[in-house]
Amino acid sequence: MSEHTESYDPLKVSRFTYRQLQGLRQGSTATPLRVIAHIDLDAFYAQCEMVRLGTPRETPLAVRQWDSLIAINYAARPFGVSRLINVAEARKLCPDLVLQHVATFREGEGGRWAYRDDSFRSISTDKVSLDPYRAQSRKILQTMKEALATWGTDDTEVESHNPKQDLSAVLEKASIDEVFIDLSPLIYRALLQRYPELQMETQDENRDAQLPIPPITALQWDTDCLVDLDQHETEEDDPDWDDVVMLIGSEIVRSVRNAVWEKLSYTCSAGLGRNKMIAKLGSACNKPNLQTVVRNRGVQNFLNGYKFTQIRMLGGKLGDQITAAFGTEKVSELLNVPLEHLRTKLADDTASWLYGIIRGDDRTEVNPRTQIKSMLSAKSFRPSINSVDQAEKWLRIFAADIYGRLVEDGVLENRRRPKVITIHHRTAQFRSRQIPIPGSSAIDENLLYDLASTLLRQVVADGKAWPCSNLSLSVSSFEDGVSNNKAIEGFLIRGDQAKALNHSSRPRDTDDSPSEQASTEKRRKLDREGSKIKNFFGNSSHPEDTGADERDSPQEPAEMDPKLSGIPQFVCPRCSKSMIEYEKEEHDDWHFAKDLASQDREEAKASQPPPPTKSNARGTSARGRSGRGGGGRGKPEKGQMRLAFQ
DNA sequence: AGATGATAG
DNA sequence: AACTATCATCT
Repeated sequence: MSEHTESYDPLKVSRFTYRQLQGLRQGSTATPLRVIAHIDLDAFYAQCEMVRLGTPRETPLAVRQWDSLIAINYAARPFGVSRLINVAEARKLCPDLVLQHVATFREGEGGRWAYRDDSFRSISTDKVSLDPYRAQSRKILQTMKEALATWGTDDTEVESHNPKQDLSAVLEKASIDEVFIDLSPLIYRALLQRYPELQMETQDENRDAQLPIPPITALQWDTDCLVDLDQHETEEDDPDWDDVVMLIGSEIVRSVRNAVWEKLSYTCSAGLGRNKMIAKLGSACNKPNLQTVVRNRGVQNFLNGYKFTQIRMLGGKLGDQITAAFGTEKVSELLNVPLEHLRTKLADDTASWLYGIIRGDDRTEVNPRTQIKSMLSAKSFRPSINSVDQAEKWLRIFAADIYGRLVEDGVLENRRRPKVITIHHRTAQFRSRQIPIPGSSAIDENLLYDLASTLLRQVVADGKAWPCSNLSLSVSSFEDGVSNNKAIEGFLIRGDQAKALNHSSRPRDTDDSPSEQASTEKRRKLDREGSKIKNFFGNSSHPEDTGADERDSPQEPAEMDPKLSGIPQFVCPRCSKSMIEYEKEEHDDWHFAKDLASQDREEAKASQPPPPTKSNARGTSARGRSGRGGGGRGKPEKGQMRLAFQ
């Protein structure tokens, strides 16, 4: 441990090099200066209902699905309300608990979901809809993106050193309520602005030279929760750049979280670390509404406290096998097992991956993915169903559900369409059948239904279709039929589909909204972008007047104006970023620069072991019942104790 | 390409 | 306990 220095000593140098600094700009997954954030909405479904219903934060609230609870807000948790108990028990523990049932589709009600007073009694006619939550998720994601895009550009009149380079954060939607963000490019930009001495003088300077030491001796961590340092580290040591980047990262994340709160009234928790694994574990450390920073100097101490089964990919059978093979689930104990020993019990790939991961080494990329890859609509049948007739009723609902989501996710605009439709069906075992979706016709509800129905008949023809305890329909293999040069044709396709949407959907039916639907305000046409969102919920997410409404205004498809609809949209085939025509050239330049940079990256990356290959899990006692017998989380079945690796 | 599993939230 | 989603792996 070095002695505490009160003043900045310009003769000291950093542990880090110019090359490692450059890694930030180039998306290197190996640089120790990388900063990844994981942001997780607090009790997401519960917050959605709190926002929709306007209940105060102190009011305990739970979201119910039939007789179970699927989300419990933080106000309710001190009462002991948890996901493991049922509605009656929850009421007993917390008499003032607000219990809101999820929205549902109902048989024979036009394929529209709604919040219904009696849905908890209607498990046999209703199907859960998560659409309201998906809609909120999209808004939150959008807000985060905007916050990231404007961070550091509003207050200071900045001129970037390389105006062509767009240094923006990569954002990966990990689930409906979680995102990963690679903050490295943004932080790189901020570093150069704040510390001009970091700039390399000339091109041919030695990139492996060490950086100057940061001109600071103490960092202000504000409201962040800091993870304790490793054994041989001390807070008295002067910070190096890996500490500084975390500090900047935490500033950015704070501003993102603040934007989500200010604009949409959602709280979230965040973790910051040098990779996805660390960030993910970190975000769960201090909930709700706090952010946790894991500095490099604290990584091992941080991980030592965990069971490795809590690390991503180790929560299932692989984790069980490892536990069995080495007789421990503690990271701290597995740390004592040398790589060679790991190799004797695990496949080489898996062993190296595991060896690295428990030491905090994870070089998984943050995948710039926002778009959904498949959509599934499913229903479990309490008493099983026994006829094609019954099944087809549900297929109608599934088709309506999926079609609505296709529209809402802007599938029509982006001319993205699924290529495959699959039916899943469970009697004794699970079975599934899939067929291509003909590329010729526009996708509408009826087409989906007809295909589903065909599949169902195939399943039935295969025999042993009844009784059926679970049925679902999914679409997948989305292809983005994008091309900037076909804007006009694209428009025509859109137009057709928009009409199809208008006419083909099932009779817009009899009397309106089943029960308590929020008032309908149907204005607001083509302004989905930066509009102040006053009405968080309700209307804008209801299929009846939603997505479609916000975007394509299906009420008046004939009047669609290609210019107003922002037609000359170009979507980069490489990164799916959408932009308008004149931005394309600059964007291509950016890719070009990035490609050059990736050479560097390859060198650095060479040593990263691949993630565990699932060459295992096979071999022994094939399938068999799901063995739900033994309580506790999935303990390995007898037949599976043997490792398939060796 | 189609069917099935593993994992996770 | 549902219900979604994604990825990998076998055929």
